Amino acid sequence: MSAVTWSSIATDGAARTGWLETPHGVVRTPTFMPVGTRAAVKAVDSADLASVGAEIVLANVYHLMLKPGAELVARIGGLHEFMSWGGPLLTDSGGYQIFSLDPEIDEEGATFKSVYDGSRVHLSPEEAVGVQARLGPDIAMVLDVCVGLPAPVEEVEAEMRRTLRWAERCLQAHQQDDQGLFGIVQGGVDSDLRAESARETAALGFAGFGIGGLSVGEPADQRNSALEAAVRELPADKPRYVMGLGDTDGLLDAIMRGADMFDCVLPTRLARHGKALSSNGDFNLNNLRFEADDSPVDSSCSCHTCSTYSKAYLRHLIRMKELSAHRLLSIHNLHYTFQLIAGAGTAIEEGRFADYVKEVRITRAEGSA
RNA sequence: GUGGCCGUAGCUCAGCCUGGUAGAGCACCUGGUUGUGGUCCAGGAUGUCGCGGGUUCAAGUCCCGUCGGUCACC
Repeated sequence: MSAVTWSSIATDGAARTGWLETPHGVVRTPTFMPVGTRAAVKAVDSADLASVGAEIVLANVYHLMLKPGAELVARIGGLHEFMSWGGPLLTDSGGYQIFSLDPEIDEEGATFKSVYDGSRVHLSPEEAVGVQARLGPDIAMVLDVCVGLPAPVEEVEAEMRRTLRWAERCLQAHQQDDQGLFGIVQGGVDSDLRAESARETAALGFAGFGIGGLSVGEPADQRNSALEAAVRELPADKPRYVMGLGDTDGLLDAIMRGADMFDCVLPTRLARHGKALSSNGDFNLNNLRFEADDSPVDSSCSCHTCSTYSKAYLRHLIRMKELSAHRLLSIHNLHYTFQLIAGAGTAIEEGRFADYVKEVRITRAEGSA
């Protein structure tokens, strides 16, 4: 019996809703995981996360192994204790940093430059598993190689194969029976490579599957077909996690194709830059037209920010670079994202997911027109 | 009163010596950001060059006057 399991509640076409069971609690899927790279979701705290509807939070191996270090977190009692988050946690392995920080990669592992002092840091598949054993999240990810798109198909194929070899090594090294390990599907936007990667990764037998290497510059239709190709080869009774995806259209597209879990910096990063997500279409609160707008960011939103503050006030906070602007807009953007996802779950259960998607898109388009 | 310095974009200023399509930074107005470096990038709008006169083909720039600010000295 794996530490992490998933069971279906209902399906509607390819879309599905279910329960993800972890050592630290049960999560309703589809779900969104706010990104707390350094054991902190920027600008908000664990009480804020609970208030916006977060059930599972993400943190990052590469960043935490540098500061404060996995040993220190372990000594304090693990990541849950350290960050005072009692619910489920997932840690990303550092695979994305292989993509974004341009390290040297060989078959053994990757060598990065520390973002803190420039020193060389080594990370192998086994080390990534070891760090995650000490951090103690409910779900650990294998170390994968994510390729930026567009890229030559030879490169995409080579790194997909390397990811498979590394996945086997991660599985070998993984000893934690109180922690689920997820494999990661790669293969760019090539359907054959995606299918092969999914099939081979599934055959290794993980508790769940990340679908990585998407939302890295490819058009939406290519992303969607790559996702379909991967999902076709993945077991129906295991969770599917589309890594790094978090815009409204992308989430709906992916849920429609059978994805269960997501994470993305977008809601919180946009918040720090003054951009608001809204059921009536997203907008930039910096815009002059909100200078004297005394209405809330989203009149149909029940979050702390929308029930307390006006657009005019939030715009003022943003322009004055008040720190509270980051928190208040992050709370709203996260709440918006959870509302969207929860609405999708309910719609799937009631067998009206297609109508839900249509409704969300029409309301957003009309509002921004 | 005398002498020096200053007056150019909303702000701080460069350009003046050596005349040749008025500039920078910030601010302002937009857009971008997807397994996070609270950034960064891209685009845009903005002028009575204090005012008046003179020289010149041509003056923000040179000359004369004048107004305002500022400092020093009487």
